[in-house]
Amino acid sequence: MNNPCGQHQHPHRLIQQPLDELTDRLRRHSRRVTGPRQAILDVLRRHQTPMSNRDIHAALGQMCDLATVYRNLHTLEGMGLVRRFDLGDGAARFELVTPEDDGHHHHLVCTRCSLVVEIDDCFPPEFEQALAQRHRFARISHRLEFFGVCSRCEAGESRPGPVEA
Amino acid sequence: MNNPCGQHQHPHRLIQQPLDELTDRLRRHSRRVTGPRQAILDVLRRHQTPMSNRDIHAALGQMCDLATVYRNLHTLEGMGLVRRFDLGDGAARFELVTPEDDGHHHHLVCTRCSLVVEIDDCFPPEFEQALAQRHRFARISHRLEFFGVCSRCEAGESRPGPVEA
DNA sequence: ACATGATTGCAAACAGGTTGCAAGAACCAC
DNA sequence: GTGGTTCTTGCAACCTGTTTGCAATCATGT
Ligand SMILES: [Mn+2]
Ligand SMILES: [Mn+2]
Ligand SMILES: [Zn+2]
Ligand SMILES: [Zn+2]
Repeated sequence: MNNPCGQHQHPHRLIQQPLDELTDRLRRHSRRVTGPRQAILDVLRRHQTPMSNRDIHAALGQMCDLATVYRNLHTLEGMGLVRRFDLGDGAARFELVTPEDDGHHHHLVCTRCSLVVEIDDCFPPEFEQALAQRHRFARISHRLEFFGVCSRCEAGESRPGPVEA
Repeated sequence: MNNPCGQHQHPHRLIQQPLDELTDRLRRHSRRVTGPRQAILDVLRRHQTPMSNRDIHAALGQMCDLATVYRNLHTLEGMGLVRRFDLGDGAARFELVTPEDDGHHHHLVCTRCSLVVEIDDCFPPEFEQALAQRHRFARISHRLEFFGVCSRCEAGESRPGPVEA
């Protein structure tokens, strides 16, 4: 296994982008800088693990309707400002993405307490290329998530709700 | 990348288990051999790619209620007769599993026509082990699916419905 | 300040999936 | 075979995550 991003060794998502930079990106895409949008971006930039629409809406505290959160994340995803992840429970999760980085990475999820650990490693791109060639697929990509039981849960103290394996 | 199952080189899922063997497995788990169950198992054994509840129900043709399909797939999964897969669209898919094999494998999905290709390769288990140790997770496993555009779709003739990337 | 179109709140609609309940089988024992 | 016990099924209601139509509101360029 290697690190797919040769540019830098540190985890991308720990870099906290300034809010202004984010709203600038909105303007550049001729999107309006509204209260909900700033708030959503602000919530996302201070979280390092992916958040669900519900998570974000809760963190916003009655700032806007849940539908607005859904709509905005969809918009932000289309603009490449956030990336969508699927951690196996039915809900989509989102993480902020920096302009230099496409945000491709993986997660290790505790199936008992839903703790999420960020994983930067990935298998070498050659493998994916080989698959693509062998099956004549173009524009190939992948989704990879790990599941297990975190040390705290394994030790006994399960807490919140579980997730599927 | 290697083949995780050193036992045999051929794709597991191409082996078509006899229906009697499957119903025997039901009996051994003290489950009743009902019409819907036999029909579901029979549909699954003649498909090599994962099927959704809806797929199965459709293939059954008014043999039983959709809720019955859901309930049975859940039961069969609990018994280890089928394995659940998540191909990124909102619907769960299932494949028959042989007694010797846990059915762990991956898929390559066309994001345009939803064509599914079975993939037997996987990364070496050492990588997963290392992750587990590094983050002190127990009972670690993973889910990995590939996405791309199949040659036919790339050539132009898109057909049915798309899937997310 | 105004005009205009993007954005929002709200409620209704969807989609996959689950569940309570009464009727209908399997299966086991006679 | 007959009968009973227990598991299954059909049906409809329900649940959760997500989308959408529509009228009201607001951000932005002039
Ligand atoms: Mn992440
Ligand atoms: Mn498969
Ligand atoms: Zn945990
Ligand atoms: Zn295709």
